[in-house]
Amino acid sequence: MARPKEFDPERALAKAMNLFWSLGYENTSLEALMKEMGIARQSLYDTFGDKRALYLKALAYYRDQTNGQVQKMLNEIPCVTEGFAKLLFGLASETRGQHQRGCLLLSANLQRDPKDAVVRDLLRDNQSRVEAIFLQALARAVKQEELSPKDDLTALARFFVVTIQGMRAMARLKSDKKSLQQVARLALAVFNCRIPH
Amino acid sequence: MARPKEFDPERALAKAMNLFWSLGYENTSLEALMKEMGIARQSLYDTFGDKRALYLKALAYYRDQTNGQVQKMLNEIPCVTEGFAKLLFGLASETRGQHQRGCLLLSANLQRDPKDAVVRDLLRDNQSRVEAIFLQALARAVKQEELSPKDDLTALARFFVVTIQGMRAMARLKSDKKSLQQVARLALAVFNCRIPH
DNA sequence: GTCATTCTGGACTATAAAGTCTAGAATTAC
DNA sequence: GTAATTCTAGACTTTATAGTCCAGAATGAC
Repeated sequence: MARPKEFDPERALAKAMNLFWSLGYENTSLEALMKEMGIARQSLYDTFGDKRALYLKALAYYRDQTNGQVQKMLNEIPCVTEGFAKLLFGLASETRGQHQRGCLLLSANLQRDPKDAVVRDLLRDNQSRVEAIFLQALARAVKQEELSPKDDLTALARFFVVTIQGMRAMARLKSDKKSLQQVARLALAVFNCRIPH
Repeated sequence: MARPKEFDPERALAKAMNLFWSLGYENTSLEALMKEMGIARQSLYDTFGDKRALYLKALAYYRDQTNGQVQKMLNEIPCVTEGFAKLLFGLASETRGQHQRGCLLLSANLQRDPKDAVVRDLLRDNQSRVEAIFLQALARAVKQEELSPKDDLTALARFFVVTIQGMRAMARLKSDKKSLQQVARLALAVFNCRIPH
């Protein structure tokens, strides 16, 4: 070993992630990344590879961070349906400042070249993970008799994935807290009614 | 007047729109646009201005086309709630081939520079229009006693906007018809239950 | 025919951005 | 001190692509 790194790669990655999140891949220049991350060009290339590699690392980091938080919250909260409520109303409150950025992975999906299989696979994998987290929570809800065993948990999990994506997209356009709360309230109504076939 | 245009500007615009829709703004090169639209560089610049102007025209065209279709369908169908069902299940079926492109305006929102006020305003305006169309349909639903006068129509309209955006985002990632149908079915359940406060 | 306009096709320019390279200073282990 | 590594700072190259320009042919109104 010789001279150690002077910056924390994880913090730098988090900074990069935030910039990609705010601006999108194309609108984020290396110049801006260097400035935001507080490191020079060379360090960036040495540590993370090229811009695309950094972007992929940022996507993975985002995925792990957000999924970790959600999973933790859903595991710890006693009432599962309340957990989902917290999730959705949380989204509705995250409207100020930084948070009207939608979802980094959602953006990544929509701005990616359709032929870009690497990003596509990362995103699909993420969707599976989120669905799995939701499914696990919903299974506990059945066990705790919050939900009926007759409910289609897979469908519910997917419904929430879709709702969250939609809310985040809307939040990026119009950070109107009240509208988002209304939407959250309606979405949560799926817990309280029989689903028609 | 001298020599008239040999191509139909609207058809050309539709072609351009489709390409932007599939690839996104940044991934769509002038080269590709010229080829897809079937016209030469000069004609393109003469008729539409620069790339960005063409893009904005494409966004507006998309908005008018899709909103027109939706409004027409919702006006013509006797049962309004059935109209919404048709809308959502329609999205679920549009998974093959061309249609796994999500929503052009949604993509535009997520890939735009946050400082880009022109696109932002166009998108906000569109959201208002869609909400208005939905609201109008829902008002008719109340008049026809499909819905109760106590229902919060504005909230319902927004809920469907969000759901549709979410479904389209999901469709772009994973064109799984069955999943989308499940989501549609759950979303439509909001018509059949009292909403908690 | 003349004039105005549009067409094609390609050459050309301008620009922005990614990525590479260089040189020298700083830091740590030995 | 020496060797290994990382740092900064900036010059440089490369590449992609948007945008401009030009020449000549085609078309239609008059």
